[in-house]
Amino acid sequence: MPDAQAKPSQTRRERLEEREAAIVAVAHEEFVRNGFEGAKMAAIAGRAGVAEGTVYLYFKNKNALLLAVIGRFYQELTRGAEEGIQDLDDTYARLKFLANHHIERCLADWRILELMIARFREVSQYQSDMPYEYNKSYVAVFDRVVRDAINKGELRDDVPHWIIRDLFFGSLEYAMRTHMLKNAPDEEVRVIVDNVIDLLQRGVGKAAPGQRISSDITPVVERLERIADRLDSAV
Amino acid sequence: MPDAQAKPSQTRRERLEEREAAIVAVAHEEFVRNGFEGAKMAAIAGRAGVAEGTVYLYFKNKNALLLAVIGRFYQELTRGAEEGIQDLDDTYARLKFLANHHIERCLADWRILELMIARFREVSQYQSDMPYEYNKSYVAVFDRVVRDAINKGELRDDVPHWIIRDLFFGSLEYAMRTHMLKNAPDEEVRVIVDNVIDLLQRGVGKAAPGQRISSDITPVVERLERIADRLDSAV
DNA sequence: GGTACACTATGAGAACAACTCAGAATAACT
DNA sequence: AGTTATTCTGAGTTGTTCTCATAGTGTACC
Repeated sequence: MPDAQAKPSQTRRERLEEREAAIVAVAHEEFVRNGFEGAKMAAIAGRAGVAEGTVYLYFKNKNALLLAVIGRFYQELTRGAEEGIQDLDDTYARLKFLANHHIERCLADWRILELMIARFREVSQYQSDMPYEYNKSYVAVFDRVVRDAINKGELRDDVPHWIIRDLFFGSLEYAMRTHMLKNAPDEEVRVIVDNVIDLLQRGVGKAAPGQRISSDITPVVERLERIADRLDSAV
Repeated sequence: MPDAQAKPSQTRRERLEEREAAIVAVAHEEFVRNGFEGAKMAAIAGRAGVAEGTVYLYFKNKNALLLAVIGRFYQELTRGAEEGIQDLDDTYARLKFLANHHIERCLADWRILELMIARFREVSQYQSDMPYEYNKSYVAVFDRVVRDAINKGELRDDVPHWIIRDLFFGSLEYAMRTHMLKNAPDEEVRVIVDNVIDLLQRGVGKAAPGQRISSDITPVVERLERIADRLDSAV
């Protein structure tokens, strides 16, 4: 029973790709429903209409199958981010879009994200795994926005790039987890985005000259203190 | 061969606890060396000097064993945090200590932290697992510091508590991962802490009314005024 | 001091799931 | 139609967690 309805107008390669896509799609569902260990290869094969051994012709092992699912997720995520910022000029509008897009996509596929975090974040093997590459191209979108902003003088250039990046994505990830734990309504996403962007702006945003803040006044304070010292000892 | 050298002055309960501790200690090493799946129950039992079945008298399953290891880690982490802030009054000194302590402990037991992230962060079952409780008491230390700071008017009260918390721990976790990936030297921890605290200060720090900044100018002004008074009365 | 009893330990093997592989089926090409 | 290359199959192998019937050990009571 070869099944797979060899549709007339299909080349062999097309059939293979269709089958691969079918397996990935079923795997996605099973992983979401049952987690990594709970998803059985037998069930995936069965629901995809192939024998168990066949799955192993397409994917080396269960891990590789999960990787394929995650790869699909990342591709959409990156594409969405790139397209979204194209129409935006303002730095904070861009960052806001990225935060919003990130949260929405991640919450929509939350279970997959959890699986990625669970299985592909060990530092020791991270760099050799494919999610590292996926993540690199995704993060590159954010990095470009930040670099532009620094060049335009809108963000401080005395904070290491990677700190800004970790601040952004770290805060968002934790906020997302809190959001899920609280089972909060979708509207709350705006609260998260607004707050994180606001904090980013206050934290690494550079005030326009003439309205200088924080670090710029410190020397003045120190100078006043030296003056006070002299007056103190004089009087 | 009952072994376990029934030392004369040991009550039965003591021997059990010692044995449990031995199993946990070996498990810790094995998990660190080989990861969760790589650590075999047979190896753990063997190295702890008990039969495989015996381990299951002390821990329901492999998961519970990892949980015990993580529990030990969290207890030390929480204790260290609580003791550390006792001697500190200043809000930012406290936060700085907490950040530093968090990073140092987590980096020291990084592999265990990874395993916790990998296996006990699924939102769906998180609340029923013990790490949730551990984490709750740990985070409570931070929360108290923040609440105090808000009451003292040193932090803004218009940012939700949980956002501040997620900002803090999220940024730190991501920065730690970057740190590990870069294989950065220990000194870099200071860079992380300084930057994150600085960003927190700028982001949620409250400037005294009429003054948008964080480094406080008021004391100097008051001091100068007192000097001016003395000069006035002297002349 | 001996005997009953509850507690603790053991390790062979049951259960289970990922993965393999020799052989069957199918498509492609001549 | 025949030949070859490709794809598929599923019963079986392997490896690991966890169980459980049996055996051992310390404690308490007579």
